[in-house]
Amino acid sequence: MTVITRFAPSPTGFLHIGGARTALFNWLYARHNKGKFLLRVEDTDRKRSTSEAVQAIFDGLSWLGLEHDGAAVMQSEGAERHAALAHQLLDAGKAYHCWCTPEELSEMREKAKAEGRSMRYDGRWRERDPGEAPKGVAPVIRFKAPLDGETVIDDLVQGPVRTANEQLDDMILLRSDGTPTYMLSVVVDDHDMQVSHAIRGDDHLTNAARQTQLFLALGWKVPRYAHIPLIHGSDGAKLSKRHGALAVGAYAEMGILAEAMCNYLLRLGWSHGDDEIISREQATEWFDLASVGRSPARFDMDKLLNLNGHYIRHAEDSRLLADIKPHLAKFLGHDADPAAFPRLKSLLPSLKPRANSLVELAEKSLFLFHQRPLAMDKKAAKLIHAGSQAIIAKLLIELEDAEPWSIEGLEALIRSFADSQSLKVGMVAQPLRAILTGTTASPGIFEVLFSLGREESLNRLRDHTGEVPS
RNA sequence: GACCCCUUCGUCUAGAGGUUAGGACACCACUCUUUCACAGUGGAGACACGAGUUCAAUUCUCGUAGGGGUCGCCA
Repeated sequence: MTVITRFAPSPTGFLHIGGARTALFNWLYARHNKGKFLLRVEDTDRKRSTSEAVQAIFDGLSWLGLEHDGAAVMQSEGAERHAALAHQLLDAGKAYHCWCTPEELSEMREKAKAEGRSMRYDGRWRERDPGEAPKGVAPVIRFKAPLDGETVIDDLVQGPVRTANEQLDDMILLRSDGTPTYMLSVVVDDHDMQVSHAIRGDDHLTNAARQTQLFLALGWKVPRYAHIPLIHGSDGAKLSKRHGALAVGAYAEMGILAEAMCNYLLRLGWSHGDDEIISREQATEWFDLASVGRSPARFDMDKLLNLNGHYIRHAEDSRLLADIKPHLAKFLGHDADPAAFPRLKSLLPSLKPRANSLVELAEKSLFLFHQRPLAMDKKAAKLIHAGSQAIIAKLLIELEDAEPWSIEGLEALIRSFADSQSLKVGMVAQPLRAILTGTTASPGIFEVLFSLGREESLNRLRDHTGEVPS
């Protein structure tokens, strides 16, 4: 049997990390089993679905690198078939009309709640004569669910989950306007798309029982279910905008690399011994549902950032150079000067271990792009005084004829200069750093000098020794 | 409220009927060092509680507590 999984988001919002992880798991499971990963947009609720959200889902998936097989299915396009099946069930006596108004139903729920009973539909039209139907009320079609016995789902993550059928009420299949509900549509589409494994959030666990009943009533094979625990916020509560229920695009804006995001999401709920850094290839080879945990996990930005730092350190320079541009522009307020890019290119190896995100990488690269004279932050300014000015002035003269202008050459020159002045290297390097970068923290000073180049370095130094640049 | 699911360091997790309960992030210290990082070494830090089964339970069973989910003409 070929494995067919699907990711079935509803386009009523953006693709957040919970959905992203669900998509990842489905993708991985399909790829691991050399099966297919399908995408279905559950836009049954036309009122709340937006094309922007559909686009955001596509964009999010493509950023994560989770390409689906075949064309994406828009669930609303199957509405006619879904409705036809509802009528088929009606004809077969497995469904019935219900003339309850929304008001009547909410009254029913209120009453049940007040009396401490469960708030299910009480099946009042199940056996009632349609002749008693009120005039002017369009009926819905409800599923005639079994009244006794139990429905068992052998969940691939949760294990066997038994639900007494009396806990499940007669769900609506077709709305009064004749459109199918989600409950009907998923079942029909999962069947039509030959989905073999439905991997989705825990919040669908109770739905699985109802859907199983529907599959059975239709005489179809029930797919295997795998309900993965939800991701919670850092405070243990449901994910909110405050801590992670952001569109995956927001993470891209925060300078998170897609592979770091995937690695992080993968380890949230799934494990392979003590492995932490797991490549896409490795994940595809190792992924299984048996190793998916059953308890909800909290979202931890620190760990994501740490992982991101690892991927940045190991990323190709050329790729980083391209990815960093928008972030640089954001800081600068305009596009970064292309003429200064060679500086960034040469300093990148030293910058990489110092950043956990592209934003941080851009921020730490900023001094390479700043126009002279550079502004200094407070700590840096403190390093500049008469004593250090004198040291820099002397060093400046040596730097003018430094040969070669290479990292090694500069290191040798500065070390012997410090030696000749009976100074510790730090006494020279720190003021130098303050002047060259405007800050007290930067990559090694020899690298900085080298990347800036002789001319720019000397000019920045002259800005501080009072000498007019030539 | 009813039903369902969950519970190992602060967080993500490994683990097995007998282990010094392992790793990662975060935290602290040290090493490296021109600053900041990276890297390395070390440290502190957990089996929710109560019964039961067993020679032995953190691991199996049942309760309790806590957390989460579902109960829409939403998906």
